[in-house]
Amino acid sequence: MGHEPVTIDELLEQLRGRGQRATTARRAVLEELLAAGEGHLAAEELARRIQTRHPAIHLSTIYRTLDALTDAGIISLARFGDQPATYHLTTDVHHHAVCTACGSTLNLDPAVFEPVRRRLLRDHGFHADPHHLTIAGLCRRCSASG
Amino acid sequence: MGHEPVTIDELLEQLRGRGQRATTARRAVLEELLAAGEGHLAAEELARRIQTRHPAIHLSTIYRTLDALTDAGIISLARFGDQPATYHLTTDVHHHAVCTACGSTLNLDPAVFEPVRRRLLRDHGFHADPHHLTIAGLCRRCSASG
DNA sequence: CTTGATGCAAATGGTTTGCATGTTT
DNA sequence: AAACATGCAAACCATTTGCATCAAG
Repeated sequence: MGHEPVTIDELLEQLRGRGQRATTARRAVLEELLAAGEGHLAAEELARRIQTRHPAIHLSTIYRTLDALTDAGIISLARFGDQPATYHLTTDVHHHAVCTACGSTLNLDPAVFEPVRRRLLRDHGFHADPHHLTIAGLCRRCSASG
Repeated sequence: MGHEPVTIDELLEQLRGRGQRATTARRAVLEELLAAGEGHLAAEELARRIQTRHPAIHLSTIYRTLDALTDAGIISLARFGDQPATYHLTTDVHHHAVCTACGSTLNLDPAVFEPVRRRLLRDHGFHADPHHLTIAGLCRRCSASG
């Protein structure tokens, strides 16, 4: 479901296909996102992690890298509430349920949304992007304690 | 005339119930959001419209008002892409499909999401908020021209 | 060697906040 | 009168950008 087998080199190759370059910074960003698995990382957190190994890589470079990778469709942006933008590999297809109380997130089986996706297409001609769906609400724990 | 679903005065009464006050600014914000119908308004746009009638109302007051109304559950926040936060009346229940190319939005029948909502509850104990769902994708026009 | 990528610092833009003052209850 | 709300200006913070330098192809 979620993960197809992808290597960093394959992803960097995609970038080269668009006339862009495979640099240390870009490799590092992809490595961290791959290591994060289903997690979502914001630019600052990504920078913090990367800088333990590559102290020279600047935060602004992370931002530019995230832009480039997003434009290439290699990574996807997910926004939770008014927190900073987070990113994950596009190959990691899933949807998000975010608890508005504690901020925890749940990753959902994409199949659940198939009926919705089909209906959007049929009724409105709208092509839903399969990677960007977010539902807000209360997780089990917070709705119990609230 | 049937039963109006909400009046401004009822909404302001809700605020008073929380120990807060019914002021010109708050009334003006609610008036604009009501007038906007299904539209979503950002703080700046809201300020622009309100200031034609109440030039003294400051943008920072709009922000504080939006916070207060959101905390009271009277209005809801919807974020589209990396554009500024937008708000709409909570009573206006609908979901959003947003075109990532042209920014146009589509309001969707909440019934479409019922199966998803039920499944989230049953499988994950997650109580989905019915007002905050956003799907990204390409609208009919942009997917045709793209 | 050519062009894209980076580091740095400075700018941006939406949003928040401290404080003195005005308004609602 | 007591709290809350507001205007204003300044602070904030995530993100972007101009420019000189560096590195990938």
